[in-house]
Amino acid sequence: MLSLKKYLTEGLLQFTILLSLIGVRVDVDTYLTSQLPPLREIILGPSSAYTQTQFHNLRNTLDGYGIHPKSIDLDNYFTARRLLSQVRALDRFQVPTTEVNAWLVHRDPEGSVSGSQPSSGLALESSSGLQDVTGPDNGVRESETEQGFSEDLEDLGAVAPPVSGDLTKEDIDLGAGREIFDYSHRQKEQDVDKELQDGAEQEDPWPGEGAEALARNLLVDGETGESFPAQVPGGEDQTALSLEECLRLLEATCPFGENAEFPADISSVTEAVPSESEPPGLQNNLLSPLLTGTESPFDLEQQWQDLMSIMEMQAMEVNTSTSEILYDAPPGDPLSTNYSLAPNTPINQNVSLHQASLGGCSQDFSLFSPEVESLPVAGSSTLLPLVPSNSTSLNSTFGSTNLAGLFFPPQLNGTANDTAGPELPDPLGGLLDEAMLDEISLMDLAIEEGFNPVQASQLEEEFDSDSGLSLDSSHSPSSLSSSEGSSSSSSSSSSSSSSSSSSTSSSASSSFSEEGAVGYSSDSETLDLEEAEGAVGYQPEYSKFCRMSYQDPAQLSCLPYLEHVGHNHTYNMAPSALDSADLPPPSTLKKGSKEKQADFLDKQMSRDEHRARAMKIPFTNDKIINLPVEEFNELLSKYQLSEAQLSLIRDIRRRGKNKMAAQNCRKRKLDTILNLERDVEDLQRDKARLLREKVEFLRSLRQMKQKVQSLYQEVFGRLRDENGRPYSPSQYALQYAGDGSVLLIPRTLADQQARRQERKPKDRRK
DNA sequence: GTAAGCTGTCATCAG
DNA sequence: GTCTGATGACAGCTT
Repeated sequence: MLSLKKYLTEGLLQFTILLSLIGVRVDVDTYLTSQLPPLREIILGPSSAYTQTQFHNLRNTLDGYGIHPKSIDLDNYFTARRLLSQVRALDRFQVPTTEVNAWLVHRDPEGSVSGSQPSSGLALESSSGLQDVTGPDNGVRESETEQGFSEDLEDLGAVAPPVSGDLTKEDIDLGAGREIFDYSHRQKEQDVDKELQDGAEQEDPWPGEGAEALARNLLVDGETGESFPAQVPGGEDQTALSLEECLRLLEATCPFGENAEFPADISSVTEAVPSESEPPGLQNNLLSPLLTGTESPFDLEQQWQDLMSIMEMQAMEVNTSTSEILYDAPPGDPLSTNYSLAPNTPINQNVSLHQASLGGCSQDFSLFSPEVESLPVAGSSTLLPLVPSNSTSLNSTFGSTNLAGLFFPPQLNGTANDTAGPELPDPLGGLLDEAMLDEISLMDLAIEEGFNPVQASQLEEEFDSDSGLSLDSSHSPSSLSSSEGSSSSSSSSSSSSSSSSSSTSSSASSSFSEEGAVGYSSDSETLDLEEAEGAVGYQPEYSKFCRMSYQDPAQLSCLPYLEHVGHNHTYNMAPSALDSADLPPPSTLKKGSKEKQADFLDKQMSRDEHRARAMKIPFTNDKIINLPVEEFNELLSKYQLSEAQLSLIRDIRRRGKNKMAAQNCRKRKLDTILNLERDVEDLQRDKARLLREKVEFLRSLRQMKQKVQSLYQEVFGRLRDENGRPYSPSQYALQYAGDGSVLLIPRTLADQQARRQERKPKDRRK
């Protein structure tokens, strides 16, 4: 039965660790950081608010350690850290909305605005916006110039020509069908998105115009001509700030120094990325052959669960305000509630509109902002709910943010287009969504900067080396000290005198300081001179919660309030049983703290101590308890003791041994819990680190993909048939051969090959 | 007055 | 068989 209980007790803890490892939310931190005193106190000990003074151990506190879980100073420390983090968080949110303004450019119909207005570097939306996007001052422009398309692109009018069967070079380069540029076509998408828009547009500062003009007003600054989103007060600004905050945090987290190259890459992507609204043919020709965008829902869910576990873990250490803003979402939707912005926020609406027309561009257009160019996913994360309304919540959440979706949004969205172009297996198919992973990075950043109770315990570890899962207390410092104390006690014990009348306040104090190590009844027998020789055995140093380092009596003497502290476990002792003769007169109590301590310690005599006195046991309880068996028997043989005395002595020894054993047992139990908690924390930290690394790899992979995509577009765009006309992307596609060569093959053939390659990974998964 | 925590003690088991 | 340590359970005490 006992083994079963032990098994259950330890099993629960181990099960907790396992659950945390497999991603199931088992957040010890939740209980540690939340206001749940029971478990927190089990593990970390009672908070200062709940802490009960160690009345049994006067010297239990302020033993020299800087921060103790029970210390009030620790609370102050946490408070200071929390406030500091909040202040920092406030500073982070003081972000201009420049980038966000650019997000709304795409809503401008016909691109009239972006074409005429000074480019903000983000006028991606308009039909010519793809070219306008890369303003002269933008690194993207440089990349386009390098590709030799910039001039042609700039020549595009603000209003896209109607759709024609023939694709122009610009169309190919843009990577989007002309339908995208058709206002009527995009107007439909806007209508859909308008449903998502709430009072943001209703609060349009330029009312009175038509819906179209309204949209323009939302996008164009009347003074500067710069495209910008409607400045709606209230939560919209907050959302915008939260978006930028997210971007900045991600930027800080991003380990890549890719800023220099990214704009160029992005420009390529902008050209290449197709839109959902594109006709299949146009879309296909722009689809990277490397990307399939097929991602099984199972993997997504699995990854989502992983993220849930880790993000929840980290979220608890993140500034609350930050998390609230980052994941501000209306209740009810589990996904959106936790990991996406509110769909009805203006930014989302705008972005959604943008994405509806140029989904691919929207994924990364945030990169055009110098401040956030290294943080593309952050922007994409905000696009989670922005996928066209015909997408499911889950699909929109994942699809729009998925890297594969960046190139192949249709396949991940409800508007998936079966006529996707030449595709290669998406190497990211089984990987986590980048948006979410970046959020992980964000959270990791917070967790790294933050401070949590576990870290506090780790601080303690620096002072308390008694760690590890080992239950062998004999290896602990305390045990060492105990053994040392025991040996010294046995060797130095001289049985100097009876403890009855020799106990004075000074002697008690001296013994108090000399012993240091604490053993059985050390708190109650210090009155005896011979007991001052060294209480031995167990050193009740509850490493984490109940440190009982009494080596510094000065500290105790400096803590007069401790005089009134103390359990009285002399349960069965009548007041008269206490040796009043040992007690100094009340008047002497005022002479000094030492005397007071002595008086207090007199009262702390244990029951067995009083019994021993009553039975006139000629040696101390310390000896009775701590002497080795041989010495103990030898000691007994030296005296003529009655049977009652012998029985009492044996009882004292037994109880004393058991008392120390119980203390050791409890100490081990607490240490075990602490170590398990520490292990869980370490494992969670490792998990978070691995996920961060995964995010980094994904970023790197995406960069490579973008480069490949850019090259693909460039090569394909330069191809000419025998008549000097460019090949239609709907009819031809480039295929990478195994030997590194690139072949121009019919689209149908490329599609077939792509499907074959797409099936292979699926089969492998099965 | 009650709940919770701490400590001592007992009983029991195992080495 | 004895001793010792470990541990669950309980009681007493204090806050």
